[in-house]
Amino acid sequence: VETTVARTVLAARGLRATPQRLAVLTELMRERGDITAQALHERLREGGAAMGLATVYRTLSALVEQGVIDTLTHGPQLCYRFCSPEHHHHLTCRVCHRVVEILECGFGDWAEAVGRQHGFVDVSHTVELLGRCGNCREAAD
Amino acid sequence: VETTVARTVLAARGLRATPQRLAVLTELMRERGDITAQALHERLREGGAAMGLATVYRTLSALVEQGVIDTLTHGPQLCYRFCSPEHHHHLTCRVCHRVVEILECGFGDWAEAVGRQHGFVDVSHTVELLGRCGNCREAAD
DNA sequence: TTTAGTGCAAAAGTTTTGCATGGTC
DNA sequence: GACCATGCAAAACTTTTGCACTAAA
Repeated sequence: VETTVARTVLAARGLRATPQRLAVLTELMRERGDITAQALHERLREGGAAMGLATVYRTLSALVEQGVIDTLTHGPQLCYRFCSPEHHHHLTCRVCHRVVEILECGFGDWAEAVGRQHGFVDVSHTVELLGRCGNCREAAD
Repeated sequence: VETTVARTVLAARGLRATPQRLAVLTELMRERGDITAQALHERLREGGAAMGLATVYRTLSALVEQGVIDTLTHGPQLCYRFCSPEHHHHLTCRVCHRVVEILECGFGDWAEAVGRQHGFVDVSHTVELLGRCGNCREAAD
């Protein structure tokens, strides 16, 4: 099963492979969109995995800290997503929350230059694209 | 005083000019960075303006809805800022939270194209730049 | 067998809401 | 005078923490 991959990821970051963490991580790897901590917890419980909400939060924090997952922040509450470790941006569907990773990025130099013009250094950038995906376009009234 | 400007802005959006709303708006116009609802409330009370926290929240919601202020979302909690009504991006100092509006933007076409490649339509984009501003660079250890 | 992780329940925070009162247009 | 906005307090949520217990390595 794909639990093996999750196990490897955890081991590589020095995190113990508990059933709860494996459940969180495999669910995030399966998910095509982003998801809140609460929704993830609910889904895992419905799927039969017994785990406390606090554990979900603690696991997500650990995974973010290790760079295994990203946090997305369009709506009012924080969402999480398993992403590639490389620099990338997100294209998210407004309707169904499906996320596509965009690896193409030519903004680094622009960001540096704009920052310099205003006396800023160490300028990092994030780009969020929001649209309506193919499925949701067709599903419209 | 500059209250006049605030009064005009409120009138233009069909919002009644109460003392509380004028206080919120003038404070936001004065602020060089972004600020949370709680911090704004505290500052207004310290400044002698008597107002409830709920009113601050309600006023901020109304102003966001009318496009008078922007919400920024880097940290864990939502921040607000009085911004120009035109399309722009934000360059924020990691340390002191000073914000510079960046009106220059050449991403519209790129965003559309990237969206189209993945079957998305109506693609909007936001760019957030985070860096360290001149003052905070010098203030470093 | 040592150390880290989990569950539960309580706590800490933030934001929203109901309702009587007061102010704006 | 009609209607909107405010204050207060309670409620609804989200996230964090303390502590005894359990499990991974």
